[in-house]
Amino acid sequence: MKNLEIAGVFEHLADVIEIKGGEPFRVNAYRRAARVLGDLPEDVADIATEGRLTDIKGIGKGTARKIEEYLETGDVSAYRKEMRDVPEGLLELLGVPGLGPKTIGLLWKELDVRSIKTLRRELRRGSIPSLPGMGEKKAANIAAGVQAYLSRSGRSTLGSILPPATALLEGVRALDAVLEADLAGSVRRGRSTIGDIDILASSRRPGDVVSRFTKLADVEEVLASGGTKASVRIAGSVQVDLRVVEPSSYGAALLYFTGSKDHNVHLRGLAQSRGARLNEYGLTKRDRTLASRTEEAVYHKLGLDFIPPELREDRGEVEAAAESRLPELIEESDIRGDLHLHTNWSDGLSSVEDMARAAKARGYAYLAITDHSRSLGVANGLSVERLAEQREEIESVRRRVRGIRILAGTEVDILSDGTIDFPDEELEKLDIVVASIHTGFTQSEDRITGRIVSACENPNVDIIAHPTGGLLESREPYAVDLERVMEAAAETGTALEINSHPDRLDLSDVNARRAVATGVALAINTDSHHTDQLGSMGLGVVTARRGWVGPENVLNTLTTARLMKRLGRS
DNA sequence: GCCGTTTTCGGCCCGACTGTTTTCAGTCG
Repeated sequence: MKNLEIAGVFEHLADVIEIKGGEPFRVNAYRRAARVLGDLPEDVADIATEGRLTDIKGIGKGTARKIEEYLETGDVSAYRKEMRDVPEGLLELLGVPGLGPKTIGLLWKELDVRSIKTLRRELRRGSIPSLPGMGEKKAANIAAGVQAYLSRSGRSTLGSILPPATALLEGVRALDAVLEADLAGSVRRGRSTIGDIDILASSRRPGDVVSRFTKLADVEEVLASGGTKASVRIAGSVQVDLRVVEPSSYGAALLYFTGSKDHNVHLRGLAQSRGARLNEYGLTKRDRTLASRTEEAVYHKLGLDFIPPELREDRGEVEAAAESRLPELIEESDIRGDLHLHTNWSDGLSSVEDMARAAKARGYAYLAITDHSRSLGVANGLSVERLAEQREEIESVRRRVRGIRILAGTEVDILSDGTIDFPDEELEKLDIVVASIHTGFTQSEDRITGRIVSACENPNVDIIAHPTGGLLESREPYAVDLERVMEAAAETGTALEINSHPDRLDLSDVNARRAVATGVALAINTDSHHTDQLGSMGLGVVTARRGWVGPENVLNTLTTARLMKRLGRS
């Protein structure tokens, strides 16, 4: 699937036009096209073949032609033409905080800056302050930006950012001038990776709140601080933005500060078409405020149903809200059990009994013990004999821990040659079988896809775990044709997992949405290796919500009886 | 370059903060 590749070309095209000082609306159009392509749940090549490219909002005739050109030749001549006189390294400079297209264009033309390297040269020479519109402070700012860029650690995972974000939110809520405060931005939308933490607060004395915020113990560096907002850096070099508004505009501000940017732009366009204006202070029409206190009121006055934060990505949610056809999203309370858990029989740290008691304490009706299979030596995978012994232990724990159904299962390896690590007669003895890939990551797309498809076709396999094998910010997924996998899963009734482990969140939001659209059932599991990790279920649920997933799409929302029936065991 | 329950041409989201300026441009979200 070339969607992301082509999106990258348009992103670069937008960058280069921007640096050259081209028409901003053209830049925007290419950026939008890039984003839309990146979010597309279908293979763009298929859409092109069917001549439906211009049906996609944001893709017009010009962009469609360029997409077709790329699919045919692997190149876009317009992009090549724009890049002819532009040094490649110049585009990278857009990643430097505080450095935008205008400044980059200026540095390029006046000082022949063409990369991070030549920029640092000019910073050392001290030639930047003498340029028009520049000064000592700007030069120092750029130098700091270059440092931050070179030492950047990429985005943080949602799971790693939630604890410090929540702690900081509590710190803000504890300030006496603060009336209300909430997390906003991509944290509130539940994106799997986070660039920075956004916090909104309401107060009648915004200036006080801002100045006290910048003095909180967690704050390591103040990047900017004004009368209503501040940016700081906390430990781990995570940036935190605080915005403070009057209580009367809290809803409009929360909406604005939650984003996404594209969602906001869409809403503002909608407001405009109704002769109104939307900003962080409210929805207004001819100086009259129509709504501002709550998000619900703003959506309502725009003629929309309330849109949950997880859906606010401009992926069709505004149109759906206008026609009252937003899906009813799954909630964590819908989850009745966890179907992928490890114990100290393989590479987990907790016992079967501890896991059962912890799951029961969470109010679950069932849990599945699914330790690794024999070939996964590094994880102390179970032999056929030990698997049988484990079933005996599970039987004895069932007698001690009542009120929760303990399923005996396995996370069986789909081996490199495509076979399943346990013979069918062993799998048949189990209540549930989770299958997954842990080896042969570098195989061709065709082979890996074939391995997973054949696992789906095994009638004993109930769930495919972490279907793409990716780790957020650290390991690319293996090459897999998810379209073929989803078709096989739909046909065979095999569920695909949304793995809630903080480093995985696999399937992703977009892929979960594709799965639902293809008629595939999902399972949201934690893959816990310790009782402490059962709580990451919330991350998987948020990811599912971002994928427009409802409770009816998820296996482990079923009652115990229905689940057992569905698994073909009773 | 894209788009259309006001439009096939004329629009295209909006405001805070900073630093360079004597009223604004650039950047960011």
